[in-house]
Formats: sequence, C-alpha cells, structure tokens
Amino acid sequence: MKVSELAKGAGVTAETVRHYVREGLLHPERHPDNGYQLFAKPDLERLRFIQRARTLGFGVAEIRDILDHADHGDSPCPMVRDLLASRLPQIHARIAELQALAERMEQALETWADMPDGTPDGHSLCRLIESFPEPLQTDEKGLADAPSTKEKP
Amino acid sequence: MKVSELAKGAGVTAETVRHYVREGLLHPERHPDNGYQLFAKPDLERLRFIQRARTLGFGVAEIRDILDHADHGDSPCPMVRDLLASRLPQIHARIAELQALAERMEQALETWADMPDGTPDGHSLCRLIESFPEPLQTDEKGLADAPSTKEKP
DNA sequence: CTTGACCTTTGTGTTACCCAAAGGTTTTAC
DNA sequence: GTAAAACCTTTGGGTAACACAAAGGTCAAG
Repeated sequence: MKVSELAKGAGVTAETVRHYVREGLLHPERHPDNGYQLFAKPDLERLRFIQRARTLGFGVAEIRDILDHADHGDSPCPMVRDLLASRLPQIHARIAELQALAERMEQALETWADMPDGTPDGHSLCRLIESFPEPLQTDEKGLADAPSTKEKP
Repeated sequence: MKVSELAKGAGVTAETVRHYVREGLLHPERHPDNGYQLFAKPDLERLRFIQRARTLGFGVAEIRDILDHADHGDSPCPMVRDLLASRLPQIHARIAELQALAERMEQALETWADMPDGTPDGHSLCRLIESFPEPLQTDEKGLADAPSTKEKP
C-alpha cells in the first residue's frame, strides 16, 4: 500500500499518515526504485489502533511510547491504565473551565440584552465588557482555547 | 510605568505584557534615553480590559480589533455581541466533545478493571485499547486537546 | 507522449504565551 | 565609587496535531 491507500483504509488524510510516520508511529518500508513509502496489512491495524487511542485522549507522543513498548515485547497496558487514570481528572477540570466560560458568556449576553452600546469616550472602551467583573487574581493558567474561524471552503 | 510594573498591576507576567505589545494591543511610549517601554495609567485600564475580554473567551486578535475600533471612536459593542453569540455554540460543542471523551475514558477504565494486561503477540498491541470500538468514520475534526504534563517547578 | 493523479521533501501557519541567551541599564549595597 | 543584583532590550525557539503550498519526481491512461 502507498500512503493514501493506507489513509483511506482508516479514514484519515494522507497528511495525517505522513505526520505519524514523521513522529515515528509508523515504520514503512521504501520502494527501492522510487522511494515511495510502502505499508503492509499490519500497518493498517496499527493505524486503526492509533485512531482508537486518539479517541481515548492519548497524545501522539504517548501513543509512540505505547507502540514502542509493544514493539519490544513489553505490555504497554499498565502504562495505558496509568495515563488514562491520571488524565481523566484533567479532562474534568477542563470541562469545568469551559462550563464556567459558557456561563460567563451567557450571563454577559443576558446582561447586555438591554444595555446601550455607547461610544468610546476615553473612559470607556466598551461598556459591555467593562460591565464585567475583573478576573480574580488567580495563578491558574488561562483557557488555552482556540477562537477558530476556519471553515471548510 | 515599566513593563513589569504594569504587569504586576494587572496580575500577569511581564512576558504577557510584551506579547500584547508585540501583537499591537498596547502601544507604549519609549524612554528616549534607554529605549524602555513606558506605560501610563490608561494602559493599566486597557490591560485590565484585555483580561476581562480574555475571560469572556475572546482571542488576542479579536481583542486587538475591538481595541482598534474603540481607538478610532467606533463602538466595538456590536462586534462584541456578535462574536460572543457566534462563539457560544462552539463552546457548547467543545464541552460536549470533552464530556464524550470523559465518558469513553471512564468506560474504558471500568471495562478494563477485570481484564488482564497480556503481552503483545503480533496480533494484539494492547488488548485494553483494542477492546474498544473503532471510531466511526466521521469527518469531524478531532479533539485538539493538549496532553500537558507540564507543572510548575 | 502528454496530461493528470499521486509521490517526495521542506517549510510555514495555527494559539497564547513561556523561556533562554546575549547584552545594555539602573538600582542597591558595601 | 564601584561591583553585583535586578531589570530592561531583542531575537529565536518551543509547545499539539496536523493542514497546506511549493517544487519536482513518478506512473497509469488515452
């Protein structure tokens, strides 16, 4: 199989496959004549394994570790249990953050429903935003969210 | 005020202030002798404004637009309403994704509670993960989550 | 034999910062 | 008075998981 054939087999893009190769999750052979990457059936299973691990929240580097252990005959299962168990509370924390964000946004829209816009006057930049409480001095790392306006053209 | 003084005043790091300057959210003067950045009282208000906007989920580029409008005497409030309203459903979608992820993780841990680890044997890499359903062929963009193991030393 | 489809590598962009290096400046201490 | 501490500057690299464009080689079909 060539790159895009493998990709189609698992429902991912060819770019994703190349990315995994670059990151050392897949180790294709090379066609001696043209340098094309050649994948075998086990690679398709492997890619599907990667997809399952991704949906469980594992990062690419972690999956590489898991695969490396398996390739050396070591059971990666204990690692897998630990990683999952330690990441779960972080996911819950992230959900709580986002819910708090959503509540702030909803409350803002509600509060603003009957507020006039107002023009910047040197004291006020945007009364809507300024009507909001200042963030408390916490040392938490802020929400690393992506305001993505990118769509599929 | 110098950079770190302004930063302390708003409870952020000096690096963050420099970042906002680079991105055009703050426009400090320069001390003619040594080239240091000089901020005035309005800049502190401005920085606090930025913080409020960040806790409402606005991105840095968006806040720059908001501030630019205000600096030109245009009320950014309509833009602010629109941005918030259009982003809110995305946040809810993200929360739903993460909740689904958390459920998969919890179900995995539960299912695995009484499964043996097993050694990789050429058919199986990690029975735990393989015991999971394959991700359906959706064209959704995957969870862009960060498996961050970075702590504060 | 030419087009078009697919392959290669390399480099850039995304988000909001953090951190290190190298070097100038100001403040503090002795 | 001066040396060290503390702070300033710019530049460049790192973070996660790909997407995308460019430049050029390869291959199957008409």
